[in-house]
Amino acid sequence: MTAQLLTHTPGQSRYGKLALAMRDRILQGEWAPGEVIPAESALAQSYGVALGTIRQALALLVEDGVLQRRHGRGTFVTKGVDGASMMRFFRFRGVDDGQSEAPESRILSSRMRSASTQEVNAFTMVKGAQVLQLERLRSLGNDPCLLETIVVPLPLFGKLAESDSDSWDDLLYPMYQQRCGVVIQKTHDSLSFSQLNATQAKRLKLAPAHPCVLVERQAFDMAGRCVELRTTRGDAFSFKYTTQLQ
Amino acid sequence: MTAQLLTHTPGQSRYGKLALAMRDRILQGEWAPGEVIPAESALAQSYGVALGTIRQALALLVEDGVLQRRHGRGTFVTKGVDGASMMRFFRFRGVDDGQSEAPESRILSSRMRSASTQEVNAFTMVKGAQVLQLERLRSLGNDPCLLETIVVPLPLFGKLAESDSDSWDDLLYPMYQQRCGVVIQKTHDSLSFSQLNATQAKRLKLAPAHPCVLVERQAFDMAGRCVELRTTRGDAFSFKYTTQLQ
DNA sequence: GAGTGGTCTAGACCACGAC
DNA sequence: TCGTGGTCTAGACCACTCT
Repeated sequence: MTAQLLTHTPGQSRYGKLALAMRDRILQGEWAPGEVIPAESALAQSYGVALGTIRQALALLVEDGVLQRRHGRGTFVTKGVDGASMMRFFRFRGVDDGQSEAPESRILSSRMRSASTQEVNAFTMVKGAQVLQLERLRSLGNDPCLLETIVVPLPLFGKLAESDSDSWDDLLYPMYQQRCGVVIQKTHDSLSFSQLNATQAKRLKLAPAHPCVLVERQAFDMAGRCVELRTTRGDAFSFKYTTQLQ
Repeated sequence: MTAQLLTHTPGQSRYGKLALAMRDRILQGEWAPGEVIPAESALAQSYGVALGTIRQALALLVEDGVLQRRHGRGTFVTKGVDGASMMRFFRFRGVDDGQSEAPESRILSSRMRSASTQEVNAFTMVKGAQVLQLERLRSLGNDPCLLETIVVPLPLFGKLAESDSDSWDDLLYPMYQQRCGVVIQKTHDSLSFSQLNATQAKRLKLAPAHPCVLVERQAFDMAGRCVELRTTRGDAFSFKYTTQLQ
């Protein structure tokens, strides 16, 4: 394999191949999330390449978010995104006031059902496979602010379906990792505008047809598979998001 | 100066100082937007450093968006953002249908006035300085879709205040560069939701109090100075924005 | 073919963090 | 004090672009 990495292949750099090889070692679990990987010098020696080449390979994985480097300490496998908080799209009362920033979380319902066509495609499942669907309400103090519908594929998240939702953590992604071994690595969020229906409005303590922001998220694990679909609704007038170009 | 770059200064790498030095040459106009800069080897020789060190310095400026590298051709000073189109926040009819994607632009009004406190701060002007304020309507076909209020500081944009707005281009940023020598390098956009007032609604052919997206933009030149404040309003139901985390 | 940036090597020394 | 990543050097050769 090492020999393979050293042969010249047009259109593919050596450090590119090294990055893929090291990525595999992470996906295979040889290097686990949160752990250190061998030192640059050790990697260079074991792969039989120069230090600079290993550094370029590591740089790719760092840019990819798979690795993190800490001067004097070592190179670590990323633990995955924590909250990837939906709160970043909003500005609710109390958040900026330096008050308690931790939103509470309440599971309203939890049920198993057959996957829709969209879900079958997103999760690359077979037709008729099962998913777990959750309804969750997030609140700041006594004010409900976000209403979420969360769908995860079922063989993978079986541990969650079995357990009591009262024992769940407020942050789902770290819990996915602990209970199901799923590390959330990336998310894609699509934002649009809509209006609340009657039941949604009631849960958010707003009027029916109140304007809301709709966040449709796909969350991906380290292998790049989509492992969660989430729909979040919040008061449009609390929406605040900033972005910069270039 | 070159000697200065070679002395060891704790807390500042040599390539960092080189990057600042080269950035200055761009800001001073020695290397103009769109032009090639000297080859890596020439730079390394003239600064008296190794090739790898120059490459690290260039990498910083590339990451910063000031330079662009093209294999086999050379390293170029960025021309600046073109449209930085507000359309990226929306999904209007006709845009996805593969029809004409170029929105038309019409200046509704143009006037000079004293800067507000907010504008004085943003533009770092003296109190009572003058600004140019424009109202602009962007349309797709016959459908008005975005209403903009644009404010620029006046000594700098004097050429614009003098000329007839009928002769203006649809894209403002390239025109800023041609007529006023201002290159837009970065933008900060802040998104929120609001409702249209009567006159805004009339111009967008929507009902008063219709929900709208509010985009508040600050645009910066290559030196990092804020040189434009822009407020854009569009139909909330046409809002569509995607982002990814990690 | 000449000139550019891209890849790679094999060293050296520095700065940071933990023991 | 030791091991880590960060900086820097002085070369070599490859791949792309233009003429």
